[in-house]
Amino acid sequence: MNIIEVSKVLSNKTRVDILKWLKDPESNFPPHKDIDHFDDGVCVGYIQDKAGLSQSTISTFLTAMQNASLIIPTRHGKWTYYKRNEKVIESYIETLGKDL
Amino acid sequence: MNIIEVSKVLSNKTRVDILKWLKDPESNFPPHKDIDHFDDGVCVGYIQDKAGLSQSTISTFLTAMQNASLIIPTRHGKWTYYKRNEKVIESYIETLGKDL
DNA sequence: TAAATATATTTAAATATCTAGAATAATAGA
DNA sequence: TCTATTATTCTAGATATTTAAATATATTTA
Repeated sequence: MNIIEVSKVLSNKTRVDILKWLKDPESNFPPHKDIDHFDDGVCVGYIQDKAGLSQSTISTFLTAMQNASLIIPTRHGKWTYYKRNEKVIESYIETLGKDL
Repeated sequence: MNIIEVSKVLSNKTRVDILKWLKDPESNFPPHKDIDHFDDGVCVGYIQDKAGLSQSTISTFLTAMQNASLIIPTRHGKWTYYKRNEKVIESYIETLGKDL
């Protein structure tokens, strides 16, 4: 877990919003058509619609968040689902509490 | 306390270093010539020397950190001393723990 | 009062990052 | 094969970062 890299992710409102939305997918996204749960998170298209940014920007954001280990991708057929990596999120906050 | 603004400060290694250095000025800076304590923090010149960046960059950094309420300035004669704003730092970490 | 020092601010230039849009690639389903 | 979803690449314009140099301001010292 890299403090600078994670902080960079958190320095953009959309990226923070995405993390928050993924905390409660039931409230923030419509149900998926193929699955009746959000155990692996939310597909990219829904995140893109909700954020209102371009496909390439959202994909870049998600890749950056994944590189920072803040989210975990899972492939479901044609879709890539993203869910939060709670361990890393906790670890970031805990590390700040100790080191900062 | 603004999460995005604070995260932006923390997305740069030098700025994080400055916050860490200010946590223990005795270990990280030489004593000031006019005062024998660090109760109000450390003067800009010492921070600049330690960081090895230009005067205007350090001044800009400190202003951004002050705008984010992460540090508190105190004037002592010709010098401006900066110390950490522990309340805001704690508040940021606490807010992340709740909201993120 | 004048000169020197510490810091802040401004400006210009170089470099880096952000974001969109378009195009293409990769993967999977029909 | 054709289509849908996501990832990647490229270009381009907008914004941010960082430096250097210059100027401004406040304070101390001579």
